Amino acid sequence: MPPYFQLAQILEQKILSGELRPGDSLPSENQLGREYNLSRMTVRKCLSILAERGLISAHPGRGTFVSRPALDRAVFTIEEFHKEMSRRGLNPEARLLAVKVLKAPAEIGEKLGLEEGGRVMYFCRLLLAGDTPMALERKYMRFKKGSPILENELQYKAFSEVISMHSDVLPVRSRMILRPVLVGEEDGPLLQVPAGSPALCLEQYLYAADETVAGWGFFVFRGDRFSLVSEIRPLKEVE
Amino acid sequence: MPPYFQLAQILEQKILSGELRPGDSLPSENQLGREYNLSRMTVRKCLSILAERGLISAHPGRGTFVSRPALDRAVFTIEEFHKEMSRRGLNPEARLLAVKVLKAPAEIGEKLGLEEGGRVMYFCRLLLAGDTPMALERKYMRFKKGSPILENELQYKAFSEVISMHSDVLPVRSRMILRPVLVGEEDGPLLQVPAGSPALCLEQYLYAADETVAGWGFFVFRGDRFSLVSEIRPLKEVE
DNA sequence: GAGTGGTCTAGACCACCGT
DNA sequence: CGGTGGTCTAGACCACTCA
Repeated sequence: MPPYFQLAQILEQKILSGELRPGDSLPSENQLGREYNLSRMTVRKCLSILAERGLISAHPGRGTFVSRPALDRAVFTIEEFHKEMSRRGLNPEARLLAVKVLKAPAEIGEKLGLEEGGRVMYFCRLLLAGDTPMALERKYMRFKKGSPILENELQYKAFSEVISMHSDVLPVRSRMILRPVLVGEEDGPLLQVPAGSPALCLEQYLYAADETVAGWGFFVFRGDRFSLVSEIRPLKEVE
Repeated sequence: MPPYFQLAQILEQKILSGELRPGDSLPSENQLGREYNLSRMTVRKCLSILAERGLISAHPGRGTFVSRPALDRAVFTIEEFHKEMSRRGLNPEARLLAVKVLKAPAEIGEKLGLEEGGRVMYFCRLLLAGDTPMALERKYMRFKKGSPILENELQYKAFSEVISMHSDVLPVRSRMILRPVLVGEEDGPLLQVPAGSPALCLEQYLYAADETVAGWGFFVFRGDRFSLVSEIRPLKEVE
C-alpha cells in the first residue's frame, strides 16, 4: 500500500469521523510532509485524490479546506448491461427476440438521417438476470447492403459494438436519456409485469465522427427489479 | 497555460482526429518527455488527465494505450434542486406545503432509529420551475425539542442543510435511490398530473458520522417534465 | 535484460493571499 | 513580507512484461 494512499485514508477517516469538520483548514502541504515524513509531491498526490472525491478543496495562497459534502447531489451510473448485472452479482443473459430489415418509419428515419423509404436494421432483445426479465431493448441502425446478420453476435454485443461490426460507421459519441414510463401492452408479457407498471426508459443515440446518428433505440427496465443507487464510498483498502 | 495541459490537448487532438486510434499505444513516458522537452513527472501529470477522462489507459510493464470509448455506459447527475433547475435554465421556486411534528409511523421510526412513539419532524415542499410543478418533496428527521421551526429556511434550504440547522446532528454521508413510480392519488393534484402518471422517485438517506440515519425522505419528479441526460463528448477545447 | 508504468525524493520558481 | 498551493525538474528504486 503506497504511502500517499495510506495518508489519504488517514485524512479521509478524520473527515468522515468529524475530527476534521467542513470549513476546517488542513495542515499545509509542507506541514503534512514533515509530520508524515513524506516529500511534498507525495503529499500532493494524496490530497489530489481527496480533492477529486470532493472531500477537500485547495485555494492558492490560502490553504486547503475540508469541503461541505454535496449531500443533496446524486450521481447514477449505468454500465453496459452485462457489466451492470455482473456488478450487482447477477447472471446476465440475453435473448434475441427479433431481427428485421425494414423500411424506416418516418420518426426513426428522421432520427437516423435517412431519406424517405430508407431501410433500417432493427433488433429486439430481452435482457435477463438469471431467469428474471430485467429489460427489453429495441434498437435501430442504418442498414448496410450485403452485410450479414450474425445472430450470435447480436445476442451478446452492446449496441455500439453491433454498429461497429455491422456497418462501416464508427460511433464515437453517445447521448442517453433516462425517463420514467409505463410498461406498454406489448412489452408487459415479455417483461412479465402488468401493462401500466412503472419502468425506466433509457433512450440511446449513437453518433459518428461526422455528427450523424449511427444508431438509435431504447431500453425499458422493469421498475420493480431495477433501481439506481448513488453512494459515497470510503477509499478501498485493497484493490 | 501550463505545459502539461498543452501536451494533453495535443494528445487529445491526435486521438480525436483518428491519428491515434483505439488500441494504439502511446509513446512511452520517457519518449514523450524527450520529444516535448518535459520531465517525466510532467508527462505523467498530463497522461493522468487523459486517463481520468477515459481516453487512455496505462498498463504497468506494457505501455499506455488509447481506449475504446465507453458508449454503452451512462452517467446521470442530479444536483440539489435549485442548482439543477438553474443549470437547465429554469427559475426554481419552492412552496412549503406542510410542517409537522408527529409520532413516527413505525416504518419511518425504524429508519431513523427511534424508539416506539418517538417524534419526528416532517415537512413537505412543492418544487416548481417557473409556475410549473416539477416535484414533490417529503422529508422526515428526528425532532429536537425546543428547536424553533423556521418556515423561511424550510422553504429554501436543501434537506441536509435543514438537518444541520434544526438538529445538532451533522449529516456527513448520503445514499440516494432512483426508481420509477406511479403518481399517487394524493400527489396527482399537487403535481398537476393525473394519478398513475409515470414519475421518478428519488429516495434520500442522510447519515451522521456514527452511521445513524439523520434524515430520510424522497422526491417525486414529474416524468413528463423531468428526465436525465448523459453525454459522452469527444472533449473540451479551452479552459 | 531492457523497457514500461508506479512511486518517491529534495530541491526549485511562480502567482497568489494575508498581514 | 512569509506562507500557501501550482508547477516543474532530474534523478531514483520497484514490480511488471516481453522477447
